[in-house]
Amino acid sequence: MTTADRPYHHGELPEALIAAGLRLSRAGGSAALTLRAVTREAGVSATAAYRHFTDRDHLMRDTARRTRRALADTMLETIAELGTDLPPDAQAVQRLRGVGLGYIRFALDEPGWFDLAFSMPDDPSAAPSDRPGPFELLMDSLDAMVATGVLAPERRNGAEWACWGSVHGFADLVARGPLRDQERPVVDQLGRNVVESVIAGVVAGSLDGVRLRPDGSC
Amino acid sequence: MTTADRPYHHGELPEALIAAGLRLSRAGGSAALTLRAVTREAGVSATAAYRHFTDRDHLMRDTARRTRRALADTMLETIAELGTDLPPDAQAVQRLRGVGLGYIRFALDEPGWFDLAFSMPDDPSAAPSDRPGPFELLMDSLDAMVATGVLAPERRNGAEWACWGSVHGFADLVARGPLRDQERPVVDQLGRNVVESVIAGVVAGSLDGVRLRPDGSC
DNA sequence: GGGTAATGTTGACAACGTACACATCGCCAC
DNA sequence: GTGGCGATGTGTACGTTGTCAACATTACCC
Repeated sequence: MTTADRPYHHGELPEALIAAGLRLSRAGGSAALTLRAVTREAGVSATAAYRHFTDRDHLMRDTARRTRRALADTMLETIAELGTDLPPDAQAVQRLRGVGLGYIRFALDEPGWFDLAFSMPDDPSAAPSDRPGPFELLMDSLDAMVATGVLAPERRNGAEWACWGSVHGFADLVARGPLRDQERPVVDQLGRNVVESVIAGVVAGSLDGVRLRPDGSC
Repeated sequence: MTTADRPYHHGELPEALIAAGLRLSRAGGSAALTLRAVTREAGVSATAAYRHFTDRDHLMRDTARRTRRALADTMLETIAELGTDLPPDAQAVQRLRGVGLGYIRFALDEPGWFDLAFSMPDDPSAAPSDRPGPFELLMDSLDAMVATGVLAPERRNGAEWACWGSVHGFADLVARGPLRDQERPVVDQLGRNVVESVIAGVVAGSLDGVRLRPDGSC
C-alpha cells in the first residue's frame, strides 16, 4: 500500500509499542495491553510487533519493567518528602518507611501500572538496569538499618520478604481487593498502619520483645 | 440430535460446571477457567452455561467462592495441627498463627485455586455462607486476642488489613512472584518468619515498644 | 548498482466470549 | 390424557484475540 503518508518502516517501533503499552495499561491494567491494540495505537499492522518481540508476553514483560521503574521513582520521591536530615539510624528507618509508603502510593495513584508491574514474572535474563529497582531500594534500606544498628543482624535474613509481602499484599487489597473503593484518607491511614506494623515486626522479629514466648504462650 | 446416550437435559448442570471449573482452575489457575473448556468438560454445548450464569465472570465468581471455602478448610486444619490445649490468651495467638500459616500453605499446595480465589472481586450481594470464610477466621482470631488481653483494644482497628496484607502478599510472592521456584523448606521458613513478624508487629503496633519513637528517631 | 537481511503487510487459522434463533423436555391446567 | 408454556440445551454466527506463513518494501553494505 504505502500511501506515501507514512514511511514503510517505522524506525522506532519497539519504543513506540512500549509507549503505547504504557498508555493502554495505565488506563486498563495488564488486560488492556493487547498486541492488536498496541500495534493499532502505533499505526502499524498487527503482526509487525513480531519483528521486535517474540510474543505478547515478551512485550508485556518489557513494558512491565518500565512501570517498575516508575514505582522506584515514586519510592524515591516519597523518601525525599519524608525528610532527609536525620541521624543515620533514624534515616535508615525513614528510608524503609518511604519504600513502603511509596509502594502503596503508587498502587493507589497508578492502579493500571501497578497491576501490570507484578502480573508478569520478571525474567532474570534481562539486561540489568543502571538505576536501582524497587527491590534494590528495599534491600538497601534494610542493609542500612543493620549498618546503623537499628536492625539486629540475625534478623536481617528474610526480612525483605516480610516487608515486601506486607506492603505488596496491602497494595493488592487496595488496588483489586476488598479495600478497592474505600475513601483515600481511610486507605492512607491503614497504609501507614501497615508500614509501621511491618517495621515494628521486622525489628522485633517475634513476640519475644513483647512479653510472649515463641510458642505463643504468655 | 439426542443420541439417546445422554438425556437432553443435564439435570445438575450448574453444579457440574462449577466442578469442571474447579478441576480446570486447580491445574491452570484462573486463565484455564474458560467458558468453552468448562462446558466441554461437562459434555454440553458452549452456550448452555448461559442458562445458569449471566456470563463468564459469574461462573468464575461462584467457582472462586468454592476455592475460598477450601482455603478456610486449610486454615482450620492448620489451626488444629498446631494444637488446641493452650491457655485462652496463647490459644488466641495460636489461632492467628494458624490462619496465616494455613493461608500460605494453601497458596503453595494449590496455586491454581489460590490464583482464582483472589483474581475476582467478591460481590457483596452473594448469599452468605453457613461456614465462616477466611476473612471471618482472621477477624475471630484477632477479636479473641483482644478478649484475652493479648492485643490492646486500641490496636485492634485495621489490624486485619495489616495481617491479611502481609500474608497475602507473601503468598503472592511465592505463588507468582520472585519466590516462585524456591525450595519448599526455604519457603516454609520464610513463611514462618512473615507470620511471626506480622503478629509481633500487630501486637507492638509501632516502634514504640522497641526503643524507637514514631518519627523513626531513636 | 545489486544482493541480502531487516522490517512491515496480508491473509489465514484456532480459540475465545457471547447473541440469536431453534429444539427438546418437564410439568401444570384443563 | 393432552395441550401448551417455561425451562433448559443446541447450532450457528459474529467480532476479538494471539500467532503463523507467505509476501512486499526498504536500508545497507560489498
